[in-house]
Amino acid sequence: MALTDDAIARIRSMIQSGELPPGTRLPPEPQLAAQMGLSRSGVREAVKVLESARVLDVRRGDGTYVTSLAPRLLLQGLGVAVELLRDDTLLEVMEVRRILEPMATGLAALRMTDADLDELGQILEDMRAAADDAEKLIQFDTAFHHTVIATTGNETLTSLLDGLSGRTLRARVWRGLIEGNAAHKTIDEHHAIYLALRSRDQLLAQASALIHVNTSEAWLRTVLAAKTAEG
Amino acid sequence: MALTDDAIARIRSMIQSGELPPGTRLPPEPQLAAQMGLSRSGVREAVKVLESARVLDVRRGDGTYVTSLAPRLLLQGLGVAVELLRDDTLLEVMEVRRILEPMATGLAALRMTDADLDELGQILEDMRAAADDAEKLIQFDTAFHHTVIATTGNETLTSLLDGLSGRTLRARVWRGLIEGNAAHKTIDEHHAIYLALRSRDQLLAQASALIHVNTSEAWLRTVLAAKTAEG
DNA sequence: AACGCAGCAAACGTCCGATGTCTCTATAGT
DNA sequence: ACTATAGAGACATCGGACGTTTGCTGCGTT
Repeated sequence: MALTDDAIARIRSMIQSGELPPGTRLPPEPQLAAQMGLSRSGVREAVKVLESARVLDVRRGDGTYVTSLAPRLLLQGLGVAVELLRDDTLLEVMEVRRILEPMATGLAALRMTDADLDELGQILEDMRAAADDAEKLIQFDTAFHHTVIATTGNETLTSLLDGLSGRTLRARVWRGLIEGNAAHKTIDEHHAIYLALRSRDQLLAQASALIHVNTSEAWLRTVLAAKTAEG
Repeated sequence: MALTDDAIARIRSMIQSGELPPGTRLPPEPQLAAQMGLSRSGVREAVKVLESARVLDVRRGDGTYVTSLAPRLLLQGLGVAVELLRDDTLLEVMEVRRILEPMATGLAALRMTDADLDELGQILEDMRAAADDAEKLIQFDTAFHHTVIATTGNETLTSLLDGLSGRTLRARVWRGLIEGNAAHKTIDEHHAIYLALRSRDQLLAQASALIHVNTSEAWLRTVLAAKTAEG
C-alpha cells in the first residue's frame, strides 16, 4: 500500500514545509489526482484522512482548504484516541493527569485575571445547584477545569488536558462519586481549588489540584474494580 | 457529509463498546458496505481514517483487523500533529515538556533498574562518541530520553512525551546547540541526569531534567528568533 | 447606482463495476 | 511428512457517471 499513503505524506509534507500555508486552497480533486499520479479515489482517501486530523477543511461545492493548524484543532484527535483506550490503561492516563493538572493549575494561579475568577465562581455555583443531575455535574466539572487550564494561556496544554479528560472517563468517575455519595466532597475540592486560585497561591493551588485528581483516580479505581468483579 | 463520517463513528463506537475487541476481523469491504448502507468507496474512506489513527490494521490480501488499541499505537498520531504545529506554538509545546519531563524523570529515578541504568550509560557513551555527527546526536538524544521515560512503566506517558518531542523539534534544537557550540554542555546535562538517576535521587533527577529542558527551550528560542530575523 | 434573484459552472459526495495484486490455505505430488 | 502449486478471497486502484451543494455572475428591478 503505497500510493494513497504517499499522497498523504506528500500533502502533509507540503503543508509542513510552508508550501501550503494555512488557508490555502488545494487544487480540485481531479487535478490533484493527476498531479500526484493516482486516481481520484486515492486522493479522496488521502484528503479524508487529513480532514479527520483537522489538517484539511473540505467544503462541499467549494473546495478543500488548509486549516489554521491551531493546536486546538490538531490535538483534537487525542480525545478520540483516549476514548478508545482500554480500561487497564486508564490509570496510566490518570497518572499523567496527576502530573499535568496540578502544575497547570499552579500556573493558572499566577496568570488568572479577576474576570476569570468570577467566571469560575459562577461555574462553581452552577455545580452546587446541579448536585442532583449527574449529566450537568459532568458538564460543569468539565467547564471548571477547562476554564482554569485555559487561563494559563497555553492552548497546547489546554488541548492536551482536555483530550486526557475525555467525556467517558469523566462520566465513569462521576458515576463512582455519586454512587459512593462523595459528590459533595468533590464539589468541596473544587471550592478549595477556587479559593487557592483566588488568593493567587501557586503552591496551594497545585496541592489542591493534586488532591482532587487523586480523589478522581481513587473513584476510578473503584469503578474499574466493580466492573472487573461483575464481569 | 454524513455517510462516511457516520460509518467512521459507527465503527469506532462498535470498538469502544467492546463489540469489536482487539484482534477482531472486520467483514470484507463489500459486506461492511451493505451492512452500513453505503458504497464500498465510502467504507474504504472510513477504514482508511481509522487505519491512519492506528485503530484498524488493514492487511492486503487478508482482511481488516482491530489493533491492540495500545497507547503506543493510538497516541502515535500526536507526533504527526506536533510536527505540523506552527513555529509560534512550539514554545507552548516546550512549556508542556517543561512540566512533564522533569516529573517523569523524577518518577524514573524511583523505578529504574540496574539494567536500565546500564543501557542509559551505554547511550551516553555513544552520544559522546558521536559529538561531531548531528544526525547521530539527535538519534542518541531521542534514545536517551525515551529510555528514561519508558522506565516509568507508563506507556501512555511515554507515548505522549515521545509525541511532544518530535524529530523536527529535536533537530531544530540541536541545530542551535551545534551552531552555538553548546553541544558539549548539553551532553554534560545528560550526564547529570544520568548521575541523579543512578543515585536514585528523585528531586535531583527532576531538577536536572528541568535544567535540561530549559536549555533546549532557550536554544529553540534562539533558532526561532534567527529564523524570524532572516525571514 | 444599488439591490435582489435566477441560473450557471465548479467542486465535492456517492455509487458502480472492472481489474490488478497480494495472502492464505488447501490440495496434489513427491 | 514435506513441499510446491493452484485457487479463492480480500484489499488496491482505476475510470466514469450522476447527484448535491456552493459561490458567482449577470440580468432585471427599483
